[in-house]
Amino acid sequence: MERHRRFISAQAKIFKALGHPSRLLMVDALRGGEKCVCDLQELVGDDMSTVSRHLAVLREAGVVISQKRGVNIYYTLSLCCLDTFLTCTEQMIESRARAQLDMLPDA
Amino acid sequence: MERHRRFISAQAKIFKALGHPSRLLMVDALRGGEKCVCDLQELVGDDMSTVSRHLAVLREAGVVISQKRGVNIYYTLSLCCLDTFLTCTEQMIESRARAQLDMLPDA
DNA sequence: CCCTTTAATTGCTTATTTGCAAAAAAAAGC
DNA sequence: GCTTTTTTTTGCAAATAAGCAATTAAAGGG
Repeated sequence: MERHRRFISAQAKIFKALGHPSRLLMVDALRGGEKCVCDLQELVGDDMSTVSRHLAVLREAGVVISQKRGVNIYYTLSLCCLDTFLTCTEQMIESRARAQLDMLPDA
Repeated sequence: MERHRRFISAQAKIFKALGHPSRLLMVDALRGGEKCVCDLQELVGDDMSTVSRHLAVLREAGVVISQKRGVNIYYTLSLCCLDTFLTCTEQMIESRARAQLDMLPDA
């Protein structure tokens, strides 16, 4: 029972890490393969310190792993099962948007 | 491009909703079928107003739907693809816990 | 060695979230 | 029409998260 709660907490930590637009954008980009921090920084457009902190959150949740090579640090997705879920939620959001147009956050 | 960002934001909202232990615990319970608010309140043990607010977050993210029947309001999971992902992250967390015992939050 | 580049950390401010308590809604039963 | 039961909403106070700027770290390249 208590064991279950700890599992739930660890899982919640993963969800929480993914629950921020900038972080999810980076994670989504990593589906296409590893990227260095500079790439990710360019992608989200935030201050480098902000990006770095977001990456730390993802790292601590176990969503990504980092690896230093040469001058850069490369990030890779380490959450194998994410791809299916992301594809699925994408489709779901799309179909909901069709059903009721106010589902998508307004532009 | 901008369309993509909006998708990401909508997805992030789902993740964010799932990114809290109490909310995830309730969602996990709903995998076994619908539950009334009172059941969920007993499950998480928080104040009823707190539970209600958590449920509102899940509702607004489109994770659950509610339905009034008789005296109670019943909540149902409306995020079809969640089950596979939860099972997968469970297994992942378990294997990580075996690999390095400090992965799980300490008891 | 110093200098440059890349990334992480720290300090600090602002914004958001959480959670309880109290009040308001909504519906059912008497 | 009250009263009771179930759930939501509102009003705060405390805890967390976000984001920029400045500093520190690490690792190559002259």
